[in-house]
Parts: sequence; structure tokens; C-alpha cells
Amino acid sequence: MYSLTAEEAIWRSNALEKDDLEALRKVSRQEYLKKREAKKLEELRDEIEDEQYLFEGVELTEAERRKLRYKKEIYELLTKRRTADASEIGEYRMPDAYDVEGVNQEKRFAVALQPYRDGGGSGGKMNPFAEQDAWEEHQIGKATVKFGSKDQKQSADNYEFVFEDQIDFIKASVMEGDKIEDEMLTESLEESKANFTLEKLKEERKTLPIYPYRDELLKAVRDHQVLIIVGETGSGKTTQIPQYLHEDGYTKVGKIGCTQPRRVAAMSVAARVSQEMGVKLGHEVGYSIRFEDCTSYKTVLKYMTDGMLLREFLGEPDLAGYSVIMVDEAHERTLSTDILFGLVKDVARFRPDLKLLISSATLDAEKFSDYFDSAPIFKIPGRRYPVEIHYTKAPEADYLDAAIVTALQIHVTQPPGDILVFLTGEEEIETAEEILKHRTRGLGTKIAELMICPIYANLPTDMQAKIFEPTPEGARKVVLATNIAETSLTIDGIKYVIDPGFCKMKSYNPHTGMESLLVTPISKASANQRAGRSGRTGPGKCFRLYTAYNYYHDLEDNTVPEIQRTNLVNVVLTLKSLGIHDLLNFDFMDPPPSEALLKALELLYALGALNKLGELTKVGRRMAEFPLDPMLSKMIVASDKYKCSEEIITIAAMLSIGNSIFYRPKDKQVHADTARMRFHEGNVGDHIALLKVYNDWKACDYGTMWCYENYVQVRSMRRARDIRDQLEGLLERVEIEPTSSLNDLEAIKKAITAGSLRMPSFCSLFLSFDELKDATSVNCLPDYLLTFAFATPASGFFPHSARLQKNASYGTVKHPQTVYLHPSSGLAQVEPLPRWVIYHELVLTTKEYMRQVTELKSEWLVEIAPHYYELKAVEDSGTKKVPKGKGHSAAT
DNA sequence: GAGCACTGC
Repeated sequence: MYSLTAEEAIWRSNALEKDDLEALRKVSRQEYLKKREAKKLEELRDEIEDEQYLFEGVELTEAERRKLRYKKEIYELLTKRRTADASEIGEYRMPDAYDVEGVNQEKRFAVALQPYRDGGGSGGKMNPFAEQDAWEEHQIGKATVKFGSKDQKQSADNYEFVFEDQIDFIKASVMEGDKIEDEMLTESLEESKANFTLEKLKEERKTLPIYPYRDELLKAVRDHQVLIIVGETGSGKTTQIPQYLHEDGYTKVGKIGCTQPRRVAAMSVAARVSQEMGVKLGHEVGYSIRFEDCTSYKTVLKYMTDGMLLREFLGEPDLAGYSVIMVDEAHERTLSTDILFGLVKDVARFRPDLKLLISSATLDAEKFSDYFDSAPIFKIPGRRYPVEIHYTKAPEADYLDAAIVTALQIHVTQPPGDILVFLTGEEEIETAEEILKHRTRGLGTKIAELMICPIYANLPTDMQAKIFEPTPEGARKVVLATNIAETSLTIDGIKYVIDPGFCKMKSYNPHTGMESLLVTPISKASANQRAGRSGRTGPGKCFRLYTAYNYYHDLEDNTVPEIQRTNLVNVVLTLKSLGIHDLLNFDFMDPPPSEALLKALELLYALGALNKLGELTKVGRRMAEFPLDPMLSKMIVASDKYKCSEEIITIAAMLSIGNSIFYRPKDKQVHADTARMRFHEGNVGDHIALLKVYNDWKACDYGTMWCYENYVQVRSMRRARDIRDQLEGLLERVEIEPTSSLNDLEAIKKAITAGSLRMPSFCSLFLSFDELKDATSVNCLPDYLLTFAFATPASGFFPHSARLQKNASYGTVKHPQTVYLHPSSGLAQVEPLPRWVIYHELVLTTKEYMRQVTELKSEWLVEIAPHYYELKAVEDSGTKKVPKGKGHSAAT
């Protein structure tokens, strides 16, 4: 999905002139590395031969023999790797997102190389290969000189350069590793020599740390219904436990389900287990994630995302098909796992045959145990290298600067190994990159090459690939990452971690309904997770840019679970549709603030998903079918009436992508903005603009090129297409006809409006309000109604709408507050500003902003209100006297 | 006239 297609690569190499040189460099680097690998291999062979020749007949010590054997094995392995497929070596690497999504490096480069290899992908380009060869030759020459004396590079003492503003660290503790070291390394090498066979895999399974505990574990599962499993990374729990249970017969009575917080994990673990069991993926072992159900009637071991199991609950509230549920990575406390806890705990009560396994990290095992009625805790050791923790002597005022200085300090004083720096966001990463480049340039050849690699989720895919490029000998890689590197992806070769101790965290104010992202200190759990990133392939070091005192006294033990800092509309709708009514007393492990629950209930009521008793309505049941924010689901349900469901599902899909649709590179902001404004022609509002973006893209055959021309992110658009396809499939389930009114923008906007409010009977609104009597003219009624809505308890019927005030500000309805049109909104430029608007979300950044805004025309209410004519009936009947006077003024 | 950590359905 995120892969760089050939089309994309070719287009890029054509369109971006200056990138040609970049591409050439890349090619050259690749070629160089290949040659280098060959050369190193030769060296290794020579070394082995030399040693055998020189020490023939000499009694070697055990260590020396082992070293020689090791070298031989490496040589054999490498030769084999060069000729054979990696899978034949029996190597298993947990793929990260980029591998799975098809962005594995060889493919990536094969594509990038294409135009150059073919010598003409770019239309008339003169054989660039010759040019490249020369450049490459030059480069290799340079490189050999530069990296030639590797001994010198090894000892950092040879550098004369010392920084003026050093930061002092105190080595405070060592995060214990588990003994692995040499024996394991040689062991696994010996193993990998053998061919990749089922037997071999079975042998390998026995070497996992969990293996000796197999029988004990099975006994514990037999004896207890709920078991908390504490297993470090690398213990094999995720792949082995379901298999053990399968072997023990649990799959004869039902499936074994194992949840993961991330899609990639569910897929890759399922793939591994199917290999180990020697079955085809999707048969006995399968996985189920959004957009992809790789299971069949045969499937007994099912790996899935936690959100997927939650969805399954809707159709099968007793989980009848399962005999075991394992909630893996429970310590991550995702929104879905937290809800699952409450649900499975409840199911377990009336299904004594259902086994529950909750697997978590050490820190909070007791908490899980307490929650699950003192369930026993089963500990499994892991395989991890020790990590040295260093703290600063004194607090650092400017952590960004401190991080940069520390990175440079590591670079000149520490042995080889890449550096990972945790920063809070895109902007910070860009700043750090600039400063680092500037400072290393200043140092020139006094220090070895430093390869700077930024990585964050919104970075275009092709640029993300840079972090997976191997670090050239003598050079060092510095990865500047957001929290994405904490759990979501792992980078090989990281030996040093720099942790300033902050991250951006979403928080939600239930009173105002406003979301914001704040830079917040991380938790101890998070700090340890970050530190652990340096000890994956060997002993590591972690430099914390705060004091040990800060760590022990100021940091929270655990990150506040998501359920306590998020908008709960979705959660509430899901629970309601599962028949759980008393939400305030639902057994949450960490209950969310009750205001947040009430706010969610209120909004659902306003959308018509719940009735006055808080029971799910028919509309609510239909809404719950969609994997969307309830505001969007409501819009879809409402679209039926306006015959534009096709357009509305597009808008819903685009809105659920969020803010990563438009790409705005720093150096081309003006172009990007102009391109974006094209979609706003006619001041159609942001919702319609998104529809135009999607339809334009579709008209260009979902092309990548179109995206580049319009500064739109391909990745996001493909995702929107996936979501739209899914929504289209769901329409039938809620009995909505796919209908299109592409040229009737009014109809679409009416559907959007109808989607964001609940029109009660006009009677009930007005009869409770004496001033209704002022409204005599049918023409002024809707306007009047809106004005009225802003001033009374009836405002609850108009969530997410706002009225123009002075100074281009708007006032929201229910809890009156001043908000502004986000500058990225197409309506921000409109003169005069629309009097009433509906918005998709409120965000607090530098100001309180409404994002994704569309004008709300008062006259639409006439149509939207189901009981409009009832009002006329009331008037006609003369039961209410309607004095003249103030009605019109209210409407201005 | 501004700024968007990360997942998931």
C-alpha cells in the first residue's frame, strides 16, 4: 500500500531535476556497497585461509577456535546469502511496516534503478550510466581513502576534537539483559546453516526461552480461567502460546484468538506461526485486520488487531466461536484493549469454558491481576541485551540543543553503533536536522561522516526508507524519530538512544469538546521502552537528558491510558450497541472521566443515536455498523434522504483520514497552497473540497502523478479509497441505496447538515418557547430557529454548529465559546463570512479552531426538519397566538 | 494566516 511504484519512481526521476543527482548518488552508493561487500567477503576468506595456514598444527585455545569457527560460519552464511534467498537460510525477522507493505529495500532500489539501468526511462536522457560509472569510480576511490584505515576509526581517542559545551552524564544503572551473548550467537549460526525445513523450525521453537515452561504453562491454563502472562520481548510468547494450546487440544472446541495492537504484528506473527506449523497462511492459521480477512472455515489460530475483535463482539457478543482469547501487548493500553478487558471479563463470567490470557510487560502485571480478580501471574524470561542508563548531572534547559550536543558527543567519543534520538514532532525533527548538518559541516573532516535520518509518520514513504539503508563503514547514522520508533518500527543497528523525555500527547477536554496535542513528559514505562530500543542487537546505552531525580520523582509510572484522554463518542456507541446501558458503572480497568462519558451520551442523543432514555435508536444501530466517528456515520445515514450516499461516503472517508491529505513542503508552500485552493473554487466549503479532491484523483485513474501535481499525499488517498470501498460495502447492510447527486452540491450539503444535527419536531421546540409567537412569516422561520437554538437548551440539537460573531470569530452552540475558522479552511478567505457553519472538529493549537467547515444555510432547515408542517398546522389551528414584531430582527 | 505524536475499526 505504501510502496513506491515503478510509475512513481519514473515520474519522480523525470519531474524533479535536482533529484536526478540524488538518485544517481543513491545508485552509486548501492553499487559501492555491493562492491564493498564483495571486497569484505574476500578479506574474510583471506583471513580464514591465513589463519589456517599460519596456525596449522598450533594448539589453539578454546576462544581462538571459537573465533575461527565463527568467522568461517559468517563467511559461509554470507556467501550463501549472496546466492540464495534469505528464507533458505532460515532466518526470521519480524517484518516492520515497511517490509510488509512491500517497501523492502531491494525492491525499492530495483525500482529506483530502473530508469537508469534502462538508460532512458526519462525520455531522451543520454545514457546516464557512463556518467554514473565515472562518478561512482571517483566516489569509491574517495570512499576507500576515507574509510580505509578502519583501525583508526575504531579508536575514538584519536580524535583531537573536543566539544566546548559538553554535557556531563552519570551512569546510573544497567537495565539487566538476559544471558545470550556468544553461545546463542554461535548456536543460531550453526542452526541457520542447515536448510530451511519444518524439522529445523521445530528445533528452533525449542530454543525459545518460553519452551522450558511449556508444560507448566499448560497446567496453569488448565487450572485457571484467567492467566496474566508476563513475557519480555523475544520470549516467544506471541508465536508459541497459541500453538501450545492448539497442541493441547483447545482448538477442538473453538478457535484461539490472539489480539495485537498493530496490523503489521498480526500479519507477520500469523505468517510465522503458519510456517512453524507447516500450513498455508489463511488455512489453520490466519489473521484478520481491517480491509483484509485472511482466514477460512478451517482457521483455528486467529491473530487479529484488537479493534477487529471488538468489531466481532458486535456480531457474537459471547464469543461463542472461541475457546481461548489472548490479549497480547496489553500493557500498551490501546482504546480497544481497554474496552476488550471489560467485555472479556464479563463474558468469562458466564462462560467458564473460555480461557483468557492477558499478556503484559512487567511493570503493571499486578494491576492486571487485581483487575481480573487476582488472576495468577505467569512469568517468562526474555532475551535482551543489557542497556546502560546515563542521566544528566543537572537538568537541561533546552533539550533540543542538549540532544544535538549529546549526539555529537557520542559520535566522537563512543565506539561504532547508530544513534536514535526521540523528538516530539516534525518541526522539531527538521530543526534538529538543520542544526546537526550545520554543526557537522563546521567540523569538516575532524569527525567521521554522520548520516542524518529523520523519521515520522507523515514523512513521505520514499524518504522514510532512508533509515533502513545500511550505514557505510566508518560513518554513523543518527535517526531523528518521533514516538513512531518507540513501538511501531524497529531499526537495526541502534546502539545509542538519546531520550529528552518528552512526547506529544493528545488530550481531550470533555467540557468544551476540544482536542489538543501537548508536549508532555513521558512516563517511566515509556522511558524504559525507549532505552530498550538500544539493546536489540547488542548491549546498548541510553542517555537521558534529565536527572535521575527527575526520573524517579517527576515521571509517572505509566502513560495515562488513552481511554482517559480521548473523545468517547465512538466507545459509547459501541458499548450501547452491545447492550451495555450503565456506562458509568461499566467495569473499566481505568474508568474515563464521567464528564467525558456524559458528553459522549449527549452528542449521541443530539445525533439521534440514543433516545431520551439513553437507549439505542434505529438510527444509532445503523450508525454503529460503520467503523467511523459517529458524526460521519450519521451523515451517511442521513444521506439516504438526499440521494447522495455515494458522495457522502467519499466525504466520510476523506474526513476520517484526518490531516495528512495535503502535503506542504517547506520550500514550496505557495505552490502547495495554490494547488489546494483550486479545490475550494466557488467557496463550496471544506467538505465539498475534499469530495472534489477525491473525484479528481479518481478521474485521473487514481494516479500517483496527479497527487504530486496537486501536493496531495498518495498514501492518504489510497487509504481513503480503501475506507470508501469498505463503506460502500456496508451501505447494503444498513439498507442505504448507493445514489449519486454529483451536480447537486446543495443536496450534498444538506445531507452534511442533516448529519450533524437532530431536528426535533418544530412543535416541541417552539411550544416550549413563547417567543415563537414572533415568528409569523414562513420565510424567516428557519433563521429564527437557528438564532433561537443558540440561546436555549434546545442548542443540544445543534452540535458542531457555530454562529458568526464580531471580528471573524464564531460562537459554538451548546457550551458557548469563541472559536475561529482554521486558516487552512477554504471558507477563511470568503467575504462576507457565512453566518452559520457546521464544523467537523475543534482543535486547540495557537487558538481555538474549527477544522473542516461548511456553511449551514438556514433555509435548509425547512427541509431537514421532519415535522415542519406540523408547525403550520399548529399556527393554523390558532391554538397559539403569534404577536408580530421581533421575529425579523432575530434573524439578522 | 497556521502547524498535525501514534495506533485502530
